[in-house]
Amino acid sequence: MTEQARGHRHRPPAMTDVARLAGVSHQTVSRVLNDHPSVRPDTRARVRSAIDRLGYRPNSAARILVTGRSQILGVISFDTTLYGPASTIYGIEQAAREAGYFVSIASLPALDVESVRDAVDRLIAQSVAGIMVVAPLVSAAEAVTVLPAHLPVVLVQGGPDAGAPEVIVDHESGARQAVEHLLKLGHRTVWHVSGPEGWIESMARLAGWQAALDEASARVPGVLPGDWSARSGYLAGRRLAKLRSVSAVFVANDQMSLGVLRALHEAGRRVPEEVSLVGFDDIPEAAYLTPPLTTIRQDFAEVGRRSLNLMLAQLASGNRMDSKVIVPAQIVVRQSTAPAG
Amino acid sequence: MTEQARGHRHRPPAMTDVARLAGVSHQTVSRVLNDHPSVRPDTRARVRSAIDRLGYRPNSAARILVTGRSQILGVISFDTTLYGPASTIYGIEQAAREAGYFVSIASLPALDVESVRDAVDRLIAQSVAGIMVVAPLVSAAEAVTVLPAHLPVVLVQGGPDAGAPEVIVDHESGARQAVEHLLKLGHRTVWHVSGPEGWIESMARLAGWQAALDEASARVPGVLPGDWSARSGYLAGRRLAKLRSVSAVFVANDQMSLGVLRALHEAGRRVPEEVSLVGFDDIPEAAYLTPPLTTIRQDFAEVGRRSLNLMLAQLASGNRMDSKVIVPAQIVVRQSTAPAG
DNA sequence: GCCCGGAGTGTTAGCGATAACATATATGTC
DNA sequence: GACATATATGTTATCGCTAACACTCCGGGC
Repeated sequence: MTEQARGHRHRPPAMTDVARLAGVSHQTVSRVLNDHPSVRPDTRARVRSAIDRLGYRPNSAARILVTGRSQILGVISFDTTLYGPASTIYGIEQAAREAGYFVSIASLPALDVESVRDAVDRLIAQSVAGIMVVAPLVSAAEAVTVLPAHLPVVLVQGGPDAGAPEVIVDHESGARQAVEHLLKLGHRTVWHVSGPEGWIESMARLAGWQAALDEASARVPGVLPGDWSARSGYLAGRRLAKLRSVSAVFVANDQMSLGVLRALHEAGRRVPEEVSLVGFDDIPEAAYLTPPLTTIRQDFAEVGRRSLNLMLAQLASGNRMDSKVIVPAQIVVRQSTAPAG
Repeated sequence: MTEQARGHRHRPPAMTDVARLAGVSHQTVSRVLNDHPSVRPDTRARVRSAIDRLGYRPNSAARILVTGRSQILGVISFDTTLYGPASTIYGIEQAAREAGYFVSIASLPALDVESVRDAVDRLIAQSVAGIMVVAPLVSAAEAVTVLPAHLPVVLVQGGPDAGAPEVIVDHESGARQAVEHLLKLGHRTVWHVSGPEGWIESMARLAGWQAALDEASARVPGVLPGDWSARSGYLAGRRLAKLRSVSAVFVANDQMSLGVLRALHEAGRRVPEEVSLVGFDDIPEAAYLTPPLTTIRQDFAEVGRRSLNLMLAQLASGNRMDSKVIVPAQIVVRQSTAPAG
């Protein structure tokens, strides 16, 4: 049991306490902690043992004050209850822990520039070492313009030409795969239930869908707008069910697909016999829907890890680079798609 | 545009810079920032305007160093990709922002005491003002034993008699409601697909299920263990489908219910005509499953808000209280349950 | 007129770490 | 053996803030 745990002292042990016990100066303790080479092995051992005995933990506030840099990474996010952002942030957090960084979350109460500016300010006041923006919104790209130039940033699912390092999933390619898969099955065209306006993913998936239809010279039907929720998918599904010509639908995420499935089922339109359906994300539930959902898989955790690596690279190099990492999306064919009847 | 934004100086403005511009001492600036009463209104105004003009932001590291307390709350969590924890943390974060606190996340890489201890240590090194444990695991209750006695804690979904303030959902009552609903529909007994071992929610829901059956003198069938995932629900569902006597099932969460639904459908057992199903959580998708799922609603965001309030109360009072907030759970009847045929 | 107390402000001393410089003590070169 | 050169350690200043105390006014009670 450590001294601290015994509770003999009110003040937690500081570096000087360790130094006194080890019979060295506090600076030597500092050197041991920071792996400075010029410390004799036996001195190092003595300091280490004093640290253990006292249960000493460096005071990060003091370190931040003098160095000006913390081991904290700020994460700006919008809605962390959504599966995608939640998984990505989880990936970031895990990779950050391994790299010795903390993650401080700042979620946006609204989607305006003011909120972004406020979140950035709050994080800067915490002396974060860098900021990661996990708000896949067009407006979030503005965060970059609000940031001090020297502060490392990574845009996770950032927009096109955001002017900052970013990690993006190839939504457009994913959407194309969905459409091409459906066209190959003989469907004349593919309808689309989109994500909400302002989201980068919505736009990229929409663009991919449209491009794929154009290339195949297929008719481009009107878009049914959704908001990522199962409920909005259900509403879109009800409209689709009434249109007898609909034989294939590409839905911008799996939750909405679930709602579409429900609506089609209610209307007596069988999937995949009458209507084929492709979702996006491959959430863990997708394989267990009725019928199991053909969808576009993206690896959210990988996005998180890569984003963190990009951040670490910037922190190490000291300057903001302009790289762009693209994470692939891959179709997973299940039973919600079938040849056109 | 502020001085800082113009980038004239390398060092961001400090309190002394503000003081110089306002023609006062840095201490007066400090008084203004901390709303100390004895500052003349005109002095206060002068300081405020200097702060604005310089774009001054107090350095939190310096403040933490001298006060020993930060405006950071540590949140220990296990798997933040699960809907429940993600929503709860979101609720915490939003309430924390409104109260002027930051949230720093420390997720556990594993479920052992070592990980908990490490997470706690990491948060303490950050000088967090308090720790909230959003890891509804029996082992997480041990976090309390690892904590310094003076540090405020809130256990979110903590175990029974954890010896710390906690906010819990009344899982047991929720489970009883599920079982009673099914028994009232004429089912002779109710099967149960449980959550993973070690989770407090699993145990409480299991206990409620068993108690309700006991009270009704109904036979208590063997438990089918799951792990919260749709996949595990599917596997349990396959086993249930083979047992012709099964007419009612209470599943410990909605994701697993989805898997059970899939398995029953595959086996040709109709829900709710042949088998009634009740889930738990009321995730946003529950109402759009086929059939819409009868489930037990709990308000995760409310749990987060209440937890934060409990934390704030402790921070204000200065000592660890021993309150226990219970958030109700309420059955939502949809179409996955029907009278026993 | 004197003393007291409070309002308003300034001065000084830390908080606990790192950085920069200073000081020993070994190591090698000629 | 003298001197430059590493290696290993100590000393001092500093980061930006708050706490504690000191000081100056000013009005009221005697």
